[in-house]
Amino acid sequence: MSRPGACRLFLSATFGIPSGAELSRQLSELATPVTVMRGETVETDPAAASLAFLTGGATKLSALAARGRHQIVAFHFGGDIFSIPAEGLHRHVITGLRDSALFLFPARAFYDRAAASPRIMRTLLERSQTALFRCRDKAVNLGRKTARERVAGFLLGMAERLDCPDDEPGCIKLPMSRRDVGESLGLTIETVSRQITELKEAGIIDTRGRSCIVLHNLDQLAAQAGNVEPRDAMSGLAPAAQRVVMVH
Amino acid sequence: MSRPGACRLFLSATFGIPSGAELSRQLSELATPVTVMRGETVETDPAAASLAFLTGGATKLSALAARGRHQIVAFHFGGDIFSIPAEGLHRHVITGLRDSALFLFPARAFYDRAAASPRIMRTLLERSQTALFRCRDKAVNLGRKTARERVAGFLLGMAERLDCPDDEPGCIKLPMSRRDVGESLGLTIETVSRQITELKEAGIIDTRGRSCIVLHNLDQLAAQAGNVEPRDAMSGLAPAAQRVVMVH
DNA sequence: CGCTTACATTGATCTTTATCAAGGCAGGCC
DNA sequence: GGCCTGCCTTGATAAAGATCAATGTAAGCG
Repeated sequence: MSRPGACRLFLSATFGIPSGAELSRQLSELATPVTVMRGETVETDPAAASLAFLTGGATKLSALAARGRHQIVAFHFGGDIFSIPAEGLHRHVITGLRDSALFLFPARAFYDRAAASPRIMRTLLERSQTALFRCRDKAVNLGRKTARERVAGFLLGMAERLDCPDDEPGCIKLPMSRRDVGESLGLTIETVSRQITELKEAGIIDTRGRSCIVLHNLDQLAAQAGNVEPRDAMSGLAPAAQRVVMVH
Repeated sequence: MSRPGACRLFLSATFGIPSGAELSRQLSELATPVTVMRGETVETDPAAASLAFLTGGATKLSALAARGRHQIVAFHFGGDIFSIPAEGLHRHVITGLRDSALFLFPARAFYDRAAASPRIMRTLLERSQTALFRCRDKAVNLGRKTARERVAGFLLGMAERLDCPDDEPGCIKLPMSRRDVGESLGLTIETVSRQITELKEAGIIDTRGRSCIVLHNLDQLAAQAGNVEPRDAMSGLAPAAQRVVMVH
């Protein structure tokens, strides 16, 4: 199939617009198809935000700070739509965890044309909000959690997004290296490794080879993640909300 | 002026829809007006995401983790639109830094009705992206920056969003306490205080009373913030992008 | 105007995680 | 199948920031 054809198919599957529609043609005109091989890094136009549609594979989006420091800001898998910030405080680059294929769009132009379709705008808005909520959880993890909590939370999050391929229940195959996990969690590779070892010694997880992790007990793992406790347990605890405003 | 009238005026000013329009009426029907006094905390419906329009004042949005830990996820000032996540991994609450007024909407219903207006959807999408980009910068700060860098970056960011009221150039009046700064930066109040003292001793900033800070030298402050270095300096440095894909 | 109180600063010590340095092991390749 | 390379694990030490404790000070109020 031709590249533009593939793009229109993806647009159709994601937004539900017929791939023969004029809008589909207009949008696919803006697409730059890119393949990113495993380990290969790609940078988009630094002057303007880009929109990326990942059709297949897995990628990481990282931000670069001074002194060569990297912070992975998000992982993406096939079907994901995500935006890449224009040059702000940090440069952002995309790197393939596996061989991946994506379409890149200039965000502004895409929005200009997509504005005609409430359905597309709605989808984009919802995906953007999901990314924002994920990023806020990440901020809590990075700002307030211990190494143990971060690693446990990471494994739980990946278990949700990745499906365990074989018959073994609770087994996930991490597509990223320990280094990537560390760069996502604001930890060093050594600290990640030590935490995994300790979780293994506690019988909560197990490892199969280098990249497979078996989650024996999701409840115990969640208890290690340090997320907020159930509502009623909070009542007398923190100086939380003095008032609950029910919207709707 | 009546409350619904105020809401429609705000909708008009923000989205450019005439305040007499039917859509304006429909949207303002969904609004719950709330005033949050300084220090008062409000929680929205935990079952669904909310949309907040801050008409005046200043608020913080914080996430709660286990063991009473708080992470401030964003500060908001008059005119800001922001969304409050539904119950996910962490509870989110709004607290007034000053006496503040806002309108709360059930996000889903708001989007359903706003979908009719490309202009509103476009604005919402853009604000959401801005929030996301800010949050990503925050993630880099929390995950990869030293205390010094975080504090310097915070002051720069606030200098951009706050206007210095009096004639003194570079003077900003922080509406939040040291505790809030710490909870935003993932640091303790003591560490924040020490960093401010050191920046003061270096002659880069000065303090006027408890809440006013004079930024003498923005360049020096930016140098302390550890953001990404200028493009050309990077060329031989990090294993950054091997390929630059120019979109558009 | 002085008292009061909450907030901010400063100092001493401790904990966590980073850093530095060796090994060990899995998986790819000849 | 054995070698080889790169990734992972483990150990020892160091540094950054947290914690604990005390003092200082700005701003609000009687």
